[in-house]
Amino acid sequence: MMAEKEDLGLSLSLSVPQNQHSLQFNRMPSLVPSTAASSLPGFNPQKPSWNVTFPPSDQNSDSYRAETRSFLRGIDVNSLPSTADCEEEAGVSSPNSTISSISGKRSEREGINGEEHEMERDSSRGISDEEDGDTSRKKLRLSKDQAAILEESFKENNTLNPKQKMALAKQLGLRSRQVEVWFQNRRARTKLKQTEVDCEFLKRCCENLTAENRRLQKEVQELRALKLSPQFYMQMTPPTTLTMCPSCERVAVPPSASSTVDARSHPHMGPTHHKPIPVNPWAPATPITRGPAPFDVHRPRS
DNA sequence: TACCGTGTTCGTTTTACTTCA
DNA sequence: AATGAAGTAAAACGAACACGG
Repeated sequence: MMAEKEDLGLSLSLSVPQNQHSLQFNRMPSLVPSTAASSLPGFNPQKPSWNVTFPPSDQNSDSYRAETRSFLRGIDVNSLPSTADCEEEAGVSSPNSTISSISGKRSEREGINGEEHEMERDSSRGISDEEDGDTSRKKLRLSKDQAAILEESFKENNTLNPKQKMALAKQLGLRSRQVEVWFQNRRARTKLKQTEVDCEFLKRCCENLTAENRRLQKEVQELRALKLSPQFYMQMTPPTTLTMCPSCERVAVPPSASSTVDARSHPHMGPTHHKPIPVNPWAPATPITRGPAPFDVHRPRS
C-alpha cells in the first residue's frame, strides 16, 4: 500500500523530529484531519507547510513526458511567444489559448469591465466551434517553464493580490484569469493532498491506539489475575498519577509502590532535576513519523 | 464587487491490454 | 513462441467553469 502511494510520488510518510515522537495528543478533542496535522510540530495553519511541491522538472513526470512527446512531434502547443508578442497576444489570444478551450459559458464576470476583461473575452471566445469548423475543443496545457514559475510563485505566496497576478500573467504570457484559476486549482490540490496525508496520519494513530488498547486490556486481565493473590493485594497502593522521567523514560510512582521507580530516589527526579512529565496515553506505541509530503500527485497506478 | 473554496466538466495524456504481422 | 507496432478503452490529470459564501 505504501509502495503504491510512493509510486504516486506522493509520500505519505509521517515523520516528526526524533525528539518529538511523543505526539501532543492532549489536544485531541478537535480530532479532525487538518486539525490533527495542525497539532503537529512545525505545522502552521496560517502559513501551511506547503512543502508539498509539484516537481515541475521531474523528468519522470507526466507533464515532462507529454512535453517531450509534444516536442518530438515538433509541435509544442504551449511554447511561449516572444516577449514582443506576449503583450498583444495576451489580450487577443494567449499563446495557449490560441488552441485553448472555448467554453461558450465563460464567465460573465470577465466581460464586466476593463480593457483586460474585454480582451480576455475575445480570447476566450476565440474561434468558436462553428467558426473554425473544428468540433473538438482544445485545452491548453501550461508549459514546463510556465508551471515552474507558477510553482515558484506559489511557494512564496499561495494567494496573489491583483498586482502580483497581473505581473505574473504578463511574465508568463497568460491571462490573469488563467493565473487566478491556476492558483485556485493549486490550492485545491494542496488541500486534497494534505487531507490524504492527514487521513493516513490519523489511520496510523488509530492503529497505534488500538494496539495500545489491546495491550492495556491484556494488562488489566493480568492484574486482575494477580489480584487474587492476597500478598499482592496487601501491597497495593491506591491509584495515583503516574509520571515519567523525560530522560530515562521510566515511570516513577510515589514511594509506597515498590515495583517501579521511586520518584524521590530517582536520580533524575530530585529537586535539582527537571520536572517529570505526565505519561501521555495518546502517545503511539511506535513513533509516528510525519515527513515532508513531496507533492507529485500523479500516477496512482503501480 | 472581488475573491476564494468546492464541485464539476471535459480535452488531453498515460497506461494497460489486445490484436496482428 | 517471441517481439514490436498499432489500435483502443479506461483511468488520470489538469485547465476552466459554475456557484455559493
